[in-house]
Amino acid sequence: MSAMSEPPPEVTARESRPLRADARRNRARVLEAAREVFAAEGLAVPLDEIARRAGVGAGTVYRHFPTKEALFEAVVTDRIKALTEVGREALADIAAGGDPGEAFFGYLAVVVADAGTKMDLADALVGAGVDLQRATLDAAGDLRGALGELLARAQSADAVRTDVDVADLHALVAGAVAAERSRGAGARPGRLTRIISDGLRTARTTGP
Amino acid sequence: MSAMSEPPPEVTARESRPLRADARRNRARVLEAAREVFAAEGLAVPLDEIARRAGVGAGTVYRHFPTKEALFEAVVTDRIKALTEVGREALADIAAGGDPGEAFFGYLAVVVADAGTKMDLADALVGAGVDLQRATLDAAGDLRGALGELLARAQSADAVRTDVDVADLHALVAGAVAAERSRGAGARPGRLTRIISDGLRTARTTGP
DNA sequence: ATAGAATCGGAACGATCGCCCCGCTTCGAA
DNA sequence: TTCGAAGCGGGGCGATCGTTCCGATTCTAT
Repeated sequence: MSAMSEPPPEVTARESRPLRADARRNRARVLEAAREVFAAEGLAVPLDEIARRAGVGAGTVYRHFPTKEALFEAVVTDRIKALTEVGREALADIAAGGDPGEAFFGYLAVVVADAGTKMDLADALVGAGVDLQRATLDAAGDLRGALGELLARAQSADAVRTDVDVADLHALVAGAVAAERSRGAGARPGRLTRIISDGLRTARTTGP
Repeated sequence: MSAMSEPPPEVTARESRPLRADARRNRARVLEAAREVFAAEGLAVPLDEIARRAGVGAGTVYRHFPTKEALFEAVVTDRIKALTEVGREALADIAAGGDPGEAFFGYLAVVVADAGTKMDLADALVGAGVDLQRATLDAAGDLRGALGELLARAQSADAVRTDVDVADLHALVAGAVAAERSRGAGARPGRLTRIISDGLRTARTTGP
C-alpha cells in the first residue's frame, strides 16, 4: 500500500486498472498467435515460438499469462465454451420440437469435427500431459453437462442405446479426435464419426 | 504374450563374436526393464529410469541400443509381432471353417484390449511424437496386413459394412486405444470396443 | 594366475525449454 | 512538453533429458 497523496478507490480486485493501449494490443496479439499455434501444433510448441509469431518478447507473454499452461487454458477454455454453446443450441432445438436423435448425432459430429482439427483440443481431451485448472475444468464440466443432457434426451427418444453413459461418450469423442488427428490431413473427416454413431444407435429394425 | 525371444540385433554382420556373459545378462535386463517401464509409462519415461530399474548405468544401455528410440522400437516391435501372430491365428481359424465375423471382431477386441493397457503401444499407434523406423514399420505393416485380410474376409461374409477400409480401422483402433488410455484405470474395458464393433457391422435386418 | 580386452557406470556435456530479471522504451496524464 | 511509471524485450538461469566419454572393473583365453 502507499502513504502517498493519492488513494485510488480500488483496494479490492485487481482487474480494475485499464490496461495501457500497447499492452492491450500486445495481449491480443499473444492470444491470437497462441490460438493459431496451439491449434496447429498442440501444447508441445515452445513458448518462444508463440512470442515470435506475436512479434513480442517472451517476457511480454509472461507479463500477461503467469504460465504457459495458463495461456494454453485461456485458448482451450475459449474453444470449449464455444462448443458448449453449440450444444445448448442443440438442446434448445429439441425444446422447440426438434428430433432428439438428430440433435445428438449432429452435435457429436460437430464436436469431433471441430476438435479433430485443433491439436490443442485434442491434447486437452486426451489429456496428453495436461493438468487442467479450475477455469478449464469448469468449462469442460459444462461441455460434459450439455453432452450429457443431449444424450439423455436422445436415449429417452429411443434413438441411442441406453447402456452408454457420458463417460463412454467422452472416451469415444477423445478417441475419435485422437484418431482424426493421427491420420494425415488427408482422408475426409466424419468417416469415423459415422461408424461410431451407428454403434451408438439402438438396434434399429430397419428392414425390407 | 510379449514373450518373444530376441533375434540377434539386426545391425549387420554381428554374429562374429558372441557377447560376453555379463553383457548378455545386462542386455536382457535392460530389455526387460524397458518392457515394463515403457508399457507402464509410454515413451515419455526418462532413459535413466530404465537404466536404474535395470540396475545398470545409462552408458550400458547405450552400449546395447544406439538410441532411446531404438530401444523403444525393440520393445514395440516385439509386441506388434505378437499381435500379428494372434491375427494370423484368427485367419487360420477362418480357413479351418471358423466364422469370419466372429474372428474379426474377436481380434479387434484383443488388439484394443492389449494395446489399451500398454502405453508404449498407445504411443506408437497414435504416433505421439514417435518416428518409427524400418523394423517397426515393417512389423506394423504386417499387422496392418493381417488386419486387412481379416477385414476383407469379414466383409465378404457380409459381417462388416463395406464402406470401411484398413485405414479407417487403424484410426478406430488408435482412437479406442487412446480413449481407453485416457480414462483412469477404472471402467471395465471392452465397452468402447463393443460400441465400435456394432458400428462396423452391416446394417442388420434383425426381425421386427 | 595374469594380461589384455570387453564391458561397465555414472559424471559430464550440450541442447531444449519454461520462467525470471532488469535496463531501456513508450505511453499518457498533467 | 515533460516525466513518472507501466510495459517491453531478450539474455540468462535452472532443470530436464538424451547422449558421450573415459577411468575403473570384470571377464576369459592362455
